Amino acid sequence: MADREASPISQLLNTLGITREELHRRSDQMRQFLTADSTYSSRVSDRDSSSKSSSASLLRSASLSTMSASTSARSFSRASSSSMMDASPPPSTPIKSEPVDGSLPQRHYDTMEEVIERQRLARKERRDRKGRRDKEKNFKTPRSHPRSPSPSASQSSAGFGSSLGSRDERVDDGNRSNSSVAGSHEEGRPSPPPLTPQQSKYYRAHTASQSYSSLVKVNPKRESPTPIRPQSLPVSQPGLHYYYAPYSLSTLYSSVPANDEAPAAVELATPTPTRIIKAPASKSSPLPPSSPPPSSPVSSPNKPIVNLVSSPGPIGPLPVEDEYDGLPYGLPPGPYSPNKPECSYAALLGQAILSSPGHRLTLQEIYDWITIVYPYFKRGETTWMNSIRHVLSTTVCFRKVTRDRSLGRTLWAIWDEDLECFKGGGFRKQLCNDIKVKDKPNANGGTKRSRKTSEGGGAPKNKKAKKEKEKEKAISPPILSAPLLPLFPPSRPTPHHQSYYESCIPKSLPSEIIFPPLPSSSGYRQLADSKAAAQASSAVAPNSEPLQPGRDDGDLDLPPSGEDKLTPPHLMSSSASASSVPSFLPELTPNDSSSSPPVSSSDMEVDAEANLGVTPVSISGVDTDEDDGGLEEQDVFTMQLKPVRFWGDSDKQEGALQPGIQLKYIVPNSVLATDDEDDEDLVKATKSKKQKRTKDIPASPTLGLRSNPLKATRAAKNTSRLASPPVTEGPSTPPRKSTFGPSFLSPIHTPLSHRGLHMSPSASLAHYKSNLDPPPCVSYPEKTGDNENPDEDSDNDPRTPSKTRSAATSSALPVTPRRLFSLSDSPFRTPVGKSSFRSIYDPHDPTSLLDDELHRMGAAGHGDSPAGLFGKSRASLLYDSPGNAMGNSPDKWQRWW
DNA sequence: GAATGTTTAGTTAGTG
DNA sequence: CACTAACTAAACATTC
Repeated sequence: MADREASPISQLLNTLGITREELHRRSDQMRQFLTADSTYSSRVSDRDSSSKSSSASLLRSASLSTMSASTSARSFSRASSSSMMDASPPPSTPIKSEPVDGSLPQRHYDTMEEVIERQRLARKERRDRKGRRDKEKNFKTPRSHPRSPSPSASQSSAGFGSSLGSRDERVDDGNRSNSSVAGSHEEGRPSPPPLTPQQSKYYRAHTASQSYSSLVKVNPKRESPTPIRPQSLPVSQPGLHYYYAPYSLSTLYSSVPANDEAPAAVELATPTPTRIIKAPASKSSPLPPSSPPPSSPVSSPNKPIVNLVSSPGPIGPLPVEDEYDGLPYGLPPGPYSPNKPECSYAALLGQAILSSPGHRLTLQEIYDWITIVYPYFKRGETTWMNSIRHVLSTTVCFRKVTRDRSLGRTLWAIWDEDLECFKGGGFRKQLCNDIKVKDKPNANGGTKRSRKTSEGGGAPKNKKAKKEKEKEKAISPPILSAPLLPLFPPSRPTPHHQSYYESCIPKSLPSEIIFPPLPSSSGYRQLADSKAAAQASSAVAPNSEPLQPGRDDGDLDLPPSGEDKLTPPHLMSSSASASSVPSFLPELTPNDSSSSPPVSSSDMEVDAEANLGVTPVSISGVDTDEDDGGLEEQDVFTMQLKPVRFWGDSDKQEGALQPGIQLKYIVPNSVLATDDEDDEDLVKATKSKKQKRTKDIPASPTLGLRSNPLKATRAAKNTSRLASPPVTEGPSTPPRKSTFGPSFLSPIHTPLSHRGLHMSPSASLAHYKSNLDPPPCVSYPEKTGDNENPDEDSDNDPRTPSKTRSAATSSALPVTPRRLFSLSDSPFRTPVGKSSFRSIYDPHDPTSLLDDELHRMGAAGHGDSPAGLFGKSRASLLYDSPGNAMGNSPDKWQRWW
């Protein structure tokens, strides 16, 4: 390549009679142009990768040669990066290179023109497609069952796919196609044909009908919530959109790791940037009736971004936030496919919950999220809603967090410990700590009903044991964990939002990994951690980079963080999400293993801009992961925060990455590996209140257990629906326990923490679910150790509100156990109210400290924020920030992601 | 009464 | 064929 680049470029330029400067200029123009027409761009990117590639290649080459990374370069950079990636990864679009070589001379101009034409075509196609889709939708009625796995998936793809045509298509395809290579995981289930009729059986008529109608509008009921997919765009956009989140996540993780396909790495990045907005705690869906939100995300400014080519220049504004204001969760970018997601309900729940900064949402919010992101599900439909509730109730990983009534209904949270279960946007029970535990003890074989099983199996005693263990762990956590763990739990409000990815970060990973990725949120945590981490890191990994300040910085960067402090969580969240790039970084987190492509987190650099959120952010990183199939090389990823793509596809899509934010990170191989640890404990007990159960706690929290391979496989399969079985990840365990980790704050916790003690109305069910565990420990500083019984604890606690029970529950605080910790933190820190939470924080909290710093930094200018970190890498990377639109979308998801 | 949550029962499908 | 996972349905209970 080098050869080409150097000479060819100059040749081309000469031929064209253009100077580099001009070239840049032109590229900028192009970009803008494209940006304007997002759809077009997206399409172009997808489809015409060739064209794009050609243009890009030119630019790229130019940029490379020049090294000038002017903004113009960005787009290119993306391309280039992709190209690079491509090289490694098979799948990546072949196209790129070709164009360049082939038609060099002529094309130059052509490219622009072509692009334009393409745009036109794209638009037309879009329109056409739209029309088709609508029609199709009508026809399609029943969706395949989610479960029915494959079929549905395919369906989506198929349905649209066909129409869409573009390779992007759904993630599924994406996976396959993209990673076509990869397909390994999913391949198993190729995407089947789109809808399976049979399934209809399960689905009620209404479902079908609704689906159709969905486009139109949602349901009567209140929910404004779902605005329905925002855009029809989706349609137009070929593949990309469609599966955003789920796929993306899954894809990313799963595919990546498994496959070597380098692309995966890229994908990771993509995780969606969700924007998080924070909503108040309100129960009801925050969504405005108008529900711009949905659309906005996608459609709005950014969407276009999607691709490519153009990068985004300056997209600037983040309109989004406004639109979404109030949303307590982040939404993945991109158009939302109306097709039924392949993911299981549990996966959807995980995506939804993890999209929130605090990793917790009310049922209502969950519904909203789902309806927005997966227009397939309409409000008012009983089936899926019932199923959702069912899953929430029966799945151990979904912890019920009771809170003051005044605050609203209970929150459903995912603890950090369980993040692994949701890696990749999918859901794997096996990874659930509780389940793991169970398995060991009872050997129940993780069953579905975790809860039940748990109940049955677990003995209450375990709780104590667990707690103790937890304590112990906290005390002597492995180094590994330390860094990763988020120290501070984000309260709900917290913006960080590190996606669960962050949380997922392998403990083992040295700080490096940790770093930047965790954006803001992480930042906090990390800060806290950082200290510890530093130690750890030093100890642990020499890896690539020692904890450099830089990294840390990165963490710190978290622009948002500053915000956090200042702003109320919600605000923060939104802003944060949006603005803070970092937040999304987390997603990147690689998990361990291979799979998690996300890896990323590690050395990522984030553009200052990105951090700011304002401008497009690009983050670039290089991944060295093993994941990729052992790519020893470093892979460069770009992540877009916002852009549409989902998570998944990215691979090929460079385009996908494109824009928004590109992240590059490098992850040392070494880093990736992690072990698990699971431990965790917690247990939840289910409670059935009255009846049966006592809650059981899994006996041994011990770590090791993780899923059995067998199970894993199965799980993978099962989960597959999601698409990707994240499998590999095993290693990455979430931080949970990290030593420090214990940070209390895991997002999860937060809520509870906020609440502090009070909360729980009924101790029973909710209580257990939510509390089960550790929380108690955490909650009380002193007690932390003790509380075996939450209830008791509560009683003991003076603090506890009057209600004994409730108190107990409160004690139970959902917080993840790990947090415990310590020392530092006062349990209290958690904010009470969403809004207020901050106030509550302890001064001592690292979080606070971080915030302050962030603030300062922010004030100064994001620019650098973390910058330091990135600066270096970036340069090396060549990336420019894309400016893409999304710039901000900080969120990311977390995720999802 | 509606929204939530919890449970139980039954179906389908994949896997060993 | 047995298991298990994922879903669907529905009955019940609780809360607002």
